[in-house]
Amino acid sequence: MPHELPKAYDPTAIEDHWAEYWVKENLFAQPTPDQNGNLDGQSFTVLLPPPNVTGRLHMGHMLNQTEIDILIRWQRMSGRRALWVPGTDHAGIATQMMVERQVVSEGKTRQQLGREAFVQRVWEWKRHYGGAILGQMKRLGVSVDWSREYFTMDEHLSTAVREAFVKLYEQGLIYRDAYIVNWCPRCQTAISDLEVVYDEHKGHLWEIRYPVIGDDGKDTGEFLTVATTRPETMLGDTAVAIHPEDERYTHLHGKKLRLPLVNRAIPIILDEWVSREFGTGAVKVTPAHDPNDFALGQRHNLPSINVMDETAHIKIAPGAEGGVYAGLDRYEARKKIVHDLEAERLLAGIKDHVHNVGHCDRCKTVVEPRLSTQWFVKIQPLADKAIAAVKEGHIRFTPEMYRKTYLNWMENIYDWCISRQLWWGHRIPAWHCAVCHKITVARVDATACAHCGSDQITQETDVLDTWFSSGLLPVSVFGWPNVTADNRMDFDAFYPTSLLVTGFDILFFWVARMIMLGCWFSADIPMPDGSPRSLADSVPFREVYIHALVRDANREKMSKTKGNVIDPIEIVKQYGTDAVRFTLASMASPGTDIAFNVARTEGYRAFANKIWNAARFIFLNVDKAAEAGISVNPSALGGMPAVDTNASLEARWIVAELHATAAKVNQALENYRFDDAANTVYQFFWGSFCDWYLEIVKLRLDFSESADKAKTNAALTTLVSVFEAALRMLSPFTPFLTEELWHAVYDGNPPAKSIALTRYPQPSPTLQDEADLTNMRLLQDFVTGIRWLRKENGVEEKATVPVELRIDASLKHVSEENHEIIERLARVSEVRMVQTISAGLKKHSAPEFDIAVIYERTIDAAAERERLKKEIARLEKGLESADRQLNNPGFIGKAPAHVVEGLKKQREETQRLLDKLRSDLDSLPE
RNA sequence: GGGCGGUUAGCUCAGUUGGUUAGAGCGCCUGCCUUACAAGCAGGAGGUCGCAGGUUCGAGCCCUGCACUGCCCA
Repeated sequence: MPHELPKAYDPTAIEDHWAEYWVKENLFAQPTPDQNGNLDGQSFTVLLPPPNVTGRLHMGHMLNQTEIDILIRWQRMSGRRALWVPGTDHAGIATQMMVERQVVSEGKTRQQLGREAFVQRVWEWKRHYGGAILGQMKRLGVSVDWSREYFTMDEHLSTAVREAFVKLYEQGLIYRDAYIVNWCPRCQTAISDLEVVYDEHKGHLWEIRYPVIGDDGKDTGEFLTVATTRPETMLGDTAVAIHPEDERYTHLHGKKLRLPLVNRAIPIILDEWVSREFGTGAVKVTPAHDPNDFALGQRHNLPSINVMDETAHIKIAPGAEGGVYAGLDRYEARKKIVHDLEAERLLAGIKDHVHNVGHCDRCKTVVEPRLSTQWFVKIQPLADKAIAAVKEGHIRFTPEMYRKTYLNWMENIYDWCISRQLWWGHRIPAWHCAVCHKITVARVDATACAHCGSDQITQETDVLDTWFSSGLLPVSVFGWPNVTADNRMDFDAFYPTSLLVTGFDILFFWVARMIMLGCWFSADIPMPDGSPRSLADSVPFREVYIHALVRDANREKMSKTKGNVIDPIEIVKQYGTDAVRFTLASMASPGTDIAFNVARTEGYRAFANKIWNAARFIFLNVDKAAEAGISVNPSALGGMPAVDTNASLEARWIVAELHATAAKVNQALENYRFDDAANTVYQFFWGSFCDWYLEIVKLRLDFSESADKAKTNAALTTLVSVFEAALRMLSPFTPFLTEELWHAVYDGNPPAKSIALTRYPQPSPTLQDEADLTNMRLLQDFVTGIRWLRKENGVEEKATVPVELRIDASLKHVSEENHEIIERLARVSEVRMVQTISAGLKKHSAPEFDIAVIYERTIDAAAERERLKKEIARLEKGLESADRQLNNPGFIGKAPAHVVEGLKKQREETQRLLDKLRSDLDSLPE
């Protein structure tokens, strides 16, 4: 059956089909090994960093997924038990905000709906719109195991969350306490330190005079001036702090102040933390509204007065001192307070001041530090393990510098605030007793207080930080906490996972938490043979590869407001998935951001088209061969092509190149060098296979009656088998195109359901013959030399011309045996072997040969002189530097032998060529 | 304020433990519709490797300082 392919590659015509086929055929499922399953052979397991269930695919996802997909396809084809687990994250705040907006647009609030109804709404929303991103992933053709798809609020994963919480509580590692936390007044919840982003703001520094009062409580007429960026918090001041050695204020030690507007007496305290240089050297202390002040308050036993509610409005009883500000928003209060201070002549000055202001990562509202009761994880014991795991080398980071970043953070870690005042998420399994006021924490919903037995209990309203559940994923997706004697095959087969690929932005949010929680909880699970689990086998993954950011072509961060966001799906539709994947892979040098440029993608679309057309050419000849009764033996396909010693030079050469390329690509992927790997296959396919091999092989595809069928068959077999192997080598990078063409190679009868299930090319060093490579290089030199001479001499493209070749006797056979190749590739009518190139012909010279095109055209002596001079100068420079080194006893004595030998050989060749060019220059007519 | 990167061709980037005369893609210039491919083919131009010192027989690579620039943490 003849192959019919359109002239130009159209990705849209094939990609949807294969994307659906891979999902439908469940090709990448990695089922649980059965109880007596054989666990021989290595697993290669990766968890997809779960995108938010509300998410849409962006370039960062596509980079992440392309990298994982390349590795997992490569590992699968290399014989590993490859598993890639997909899923989505319930993303507490993000999802709640989304549905809240929807509810508001219907004229209601979530409070009006009530908690239960609202949560139901979110579930409905999730069912209808959630997981759109998974559909997009399917379109990208990622080779995940869809049968294992999870959602972080699935029943099983929720059980794991509850188990983790209860266990930590029982171990005394979860506590509840009043603490200063970052509070988002819009989301009305506490957020962790990591969820606060700082931004430089131009603000003011207000200087306020606090009256000093005497023992009688009356103003002494003296003032202490404090500086603050947030005057509204003064309502909650409980002290003013100065540095103990600040001589300006020594006389005020032990004195009290009258807090303006509120008229409360507050002490002056001494603390070395106070900076004498900042502001006036006196700082107001508001323990309930500033983390530093909170610490001061703890040290000095100060009371904390919370003056704001959840929405950052002033909360003071209207009758009380300062009650006039009650109900005002924090910024209105600031205005009024400044105004009132001014009226009382207590405002000493206003200075411009640039400072960092914290914003909610989600909604960008300015965060208000606030004293509130929250749940915390006492993190140090977990961090200790997580530090040891990395320090002892059980987890390796690539690029390595992230190891330092990680350790630095881990070694300075704070307790983790895990409670969120949200409705969407895992509700904290704790019950408060109305009778004894104690807390009951339980795996199963409590019905009575564990302490007094009362049934007057209510469940904690807070939910857990989203990262608490995603931090457990490496253990929970493989069955924890239900890993029992008869239910542990998944865990044994796939934990620890092999690799985590993710962005640096969630190094602390997610990677660090997984390491802490993974090491902590898996340690209790014995190894398959019953022995205790070491730290080395407790880690959630053995390797972490961290990639950078995808920016736009001008290196700007992509953002909606700038309007420079590239939608991967759009660009995929335009250029094809393979071209976009290849762009990302080829630019993914470890540690550098990717400036995504569609010019590159256009180039890789051209590459896809190149592959497509190479296939067309090959199929055309396979069909012609079939007509002539010649066909390729299928047993030649599927492995690594080999050739025997009497095969033609180009066949031996391309096979050697294929093996060398396979070696380089395997090596590059081993080291996460996606860029090297991609560039290497690109260079092989385009630069070697298409540019040289295909052009030469045209000579051998002679299907006429008179032709030597055995030779034609050998050429055709090499051609098809190298191409088929190249497709397999390319397939992790360009899965769609190679799947299509691979099926076409087998003409509808492939040996497997997918190219993804075949074997990745494995190099053999014995098939990389040095002589073949150098002989081919020589041949290529002839051809490019002649092409250059043709151009220089102004020979028309179509014309064929005779050439003169002078060559060292030892290499004569190369040109003689392969003269057809020279003739075909350089449009030469005849290669005349000569002792000396005829006078007056322009030459292309190399150390071991000279070549000239015979063409009736006088040399432009002046231009030729310039060219030769330039070339001579270049060679002289090289000779000089070589001599300098070779005459240096230090170099001869200390440099390794192969370097010295190499340099000597090169010096000799340079000298030879230089002599020739000098004599050519001398013999040029004036 | 503390820490970590980066600076190589017009642009985006490689350059493996220091070792022979620094590479790729895109862009640019010139010529070709050569029956796989004009999304192509062929030829060509283009770099004192941020600056200044130092170590070494030898530095794009190691050390010191400076300049510019990006990121993380406080």
